[in-house]
Amino acid sequence: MGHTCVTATTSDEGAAVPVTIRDVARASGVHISTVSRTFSAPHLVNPETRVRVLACAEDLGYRPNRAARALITGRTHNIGLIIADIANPFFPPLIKAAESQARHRDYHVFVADTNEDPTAEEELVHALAKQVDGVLLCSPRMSNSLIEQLSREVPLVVVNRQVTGLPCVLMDVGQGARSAIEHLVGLGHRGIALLGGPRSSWTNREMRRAAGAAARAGGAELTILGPNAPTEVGGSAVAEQVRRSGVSAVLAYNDLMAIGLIEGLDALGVRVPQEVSVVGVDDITLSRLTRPKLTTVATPTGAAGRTAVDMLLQQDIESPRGARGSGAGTALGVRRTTAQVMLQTDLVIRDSTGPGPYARPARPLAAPRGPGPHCPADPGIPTAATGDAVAS
Amino acid sequence: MGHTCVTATTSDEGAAVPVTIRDVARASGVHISTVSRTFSAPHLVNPETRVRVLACAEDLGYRPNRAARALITGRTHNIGLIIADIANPFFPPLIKAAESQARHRDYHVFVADTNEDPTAEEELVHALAKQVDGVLLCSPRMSNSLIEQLSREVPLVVVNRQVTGLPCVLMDVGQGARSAIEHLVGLGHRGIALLGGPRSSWTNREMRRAAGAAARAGGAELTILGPNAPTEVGGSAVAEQVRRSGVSAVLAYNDLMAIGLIEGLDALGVRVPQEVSVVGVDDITLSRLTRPKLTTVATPTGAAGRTAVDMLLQQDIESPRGARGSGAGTALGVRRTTAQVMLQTDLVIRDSTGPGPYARPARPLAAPRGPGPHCPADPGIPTAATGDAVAS
DNA sequence: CGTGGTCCTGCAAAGGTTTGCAGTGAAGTA
DNA sequence: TACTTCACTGCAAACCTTTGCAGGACCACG
Repeated sequence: MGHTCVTATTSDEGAAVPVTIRDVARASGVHISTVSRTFSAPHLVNPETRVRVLACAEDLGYRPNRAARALITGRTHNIGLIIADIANPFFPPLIKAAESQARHRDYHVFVADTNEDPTAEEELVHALAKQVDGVLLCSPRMSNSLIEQLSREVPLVVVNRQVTGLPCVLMDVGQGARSAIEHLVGLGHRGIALLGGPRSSWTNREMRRAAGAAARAGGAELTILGPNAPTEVGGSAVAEQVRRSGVSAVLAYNDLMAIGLIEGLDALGVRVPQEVSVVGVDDITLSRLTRPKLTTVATPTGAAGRTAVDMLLQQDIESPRGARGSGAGTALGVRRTTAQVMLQTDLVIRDSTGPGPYARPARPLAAPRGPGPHCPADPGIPTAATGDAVAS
Repeated sequence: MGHTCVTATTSDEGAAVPVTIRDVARASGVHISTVSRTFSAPHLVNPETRVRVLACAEDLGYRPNRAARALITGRTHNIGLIIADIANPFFPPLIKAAESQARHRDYHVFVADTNEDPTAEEELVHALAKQVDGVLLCSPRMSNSLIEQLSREVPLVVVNRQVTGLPCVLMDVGQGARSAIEHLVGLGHRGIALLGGPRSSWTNREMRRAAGAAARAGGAELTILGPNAPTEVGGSAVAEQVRRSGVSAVLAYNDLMAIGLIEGLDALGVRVPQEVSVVGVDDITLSRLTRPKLTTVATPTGAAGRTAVDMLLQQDIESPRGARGSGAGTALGVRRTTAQVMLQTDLVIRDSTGPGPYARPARPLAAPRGPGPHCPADPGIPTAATGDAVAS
């Protein structure tokens, strides 16, 4: 990690003269309010004046100070996006989808990474609170009660966590886990391990619940290993434990762990899927690139990002904070409609799962291929604010 | 992607009473300035008063409005981080390093993704300008002149691009490319292709230059293929072209492309490294997980993030924008010291490179293993602001 | 010529905070 | 006692913008 300083110079150009609305007003010989209107309500100002002001602004390189504007309008046109671990490939598609959706509504997205640290999460919400119009909390690690408390400070939408009273975007990992277990049982596995993720993860709890039930129903025994760090090293670290446990199949909390586990098993000389089958969750792009290609539960990450932004903007537009008529203010009587949306998941069968010890030898390849067993019809996209529950 | 709306309720709690410094002042029976001081200069207020104010603030759930504070102090304690493509695993380590470094200095980092779009880059700089104290521009795709122009709006540090007059953090990809080519030549390859990256990438130009020179010096012929998208699909898309070109080795713009290429070649029945050797650049974690494991030029991503933050904060602290004594202001006469730091790279040899057609059969395994041929001693970390060029 | 209307612009307050300056009371000193 | 010093607190301006209100110019109509 050596490094070399190539050049170092000192210069005095470019030290940012902050040009304000007042400078533009002076330059174009009008009042500041006219300048302001030129930008925020152009139809209210004489076309002639407008072009003059615009020219001066251009000349001086004027840019409205968004912080000052936000102070008075109460809207920043920014969205905060708090992410547990930006290095997890699960998130980028979500981030990109959220960004593109936000851009269409003329919003910018600021992403912050918490390193799976609940304290950092809380601090970031505070830091973002007054600089954004709302925050998307993705896979939070803090407590529900803290989330509820923070939601009084800034509009919140929660992704991958169920918090009553708050708008949530959830992925049906319960169904995903069920499909995965059923797939494994169908392949002839009876001893199955579940590699748990972070203790405070909603997804983790949901998976345990559903996987346990599915295993019981299928006559298999489910061993729970964990909690673990939801990363490759978290996965490879339990390889030895998996081998000792004697199971023939594993469902991992996410793809990263699954891939790490496969690596770890490989190092121990355990072959996948011949000796142990492995299923992940998320269907990150990486899952198609490793060998063997990973069987996994695909989660609709992009849709989650889009939906979350929609929900945030919807609730946000209804109740602009910092309403002009202050005093006792709009506090009471503002009704907020909070919807919870559940997104479906799909089992994607690739090469990391194979027949288990109880497979019927006649047709070992008759295992269900293609999308998972449960594929209810798409009920269409209900707008989050309608308030009507859509059955399916 | 079907989804289901589980619940939808409306409630009236929690609609955020914005509690201001004035409320706290009223509650604790002091002037707002005292409340302000309680937070920003505690030693100036009577301990008794202080605890009372703090208690009231706690009670009411008061949080200083950072936007308002920034308006007057001119400092937000935020750093913007603009990234070409957040889905590229090259960036997360950089982001994390920048974040942790920033956190130590009591700064927050807001990340924004541009999707490799120069227009989005510019817009984001504007959007961030007044909400952060400085911006890290990582692998920018816009023109140098535009970058210089934007740097008058907000302090900028550029990563992976050389812009005269601006602080830059560079990785010595030139040396990396040279090492890679020498490695390939040493293995007996004489027909080598370079998979180019984005046209406007500084790294790309640097690699072409250095790789060309190294190939000439080694008596090999370098074919340039590109530009291409710096992603897996960008890499797999040129697999056919690579095969037709008849080269026996390829140096790719980055690991993602290298991995994609290997995938693509695999699909065409071309084996790596038996028929074609492939080298990437970046050493993303993924490179260790694919089969074959990727030979690649490791770039010091974390160090880059840390260094960039240091340089930004250093230049930033010297000249706090929005200085109180306004008027004609501090504009002229402020000297800014701009350093350019070059970080070294290392060739990491793994399994995607092997002997080429001109290999001496006697000792095909005598190829240089371990760190690349050029490893100058680490000159230590020069502080970016010393202004003294450090030779090496 | 008076009235009403439209269009444009200026005035000033507001938003939440920081901070230089001045004022208060008490303690310390001569 | 009178004067200085000190610790603390209040006052008000400032940061940059938006926006309700009102005033002025101009036109058309009766």
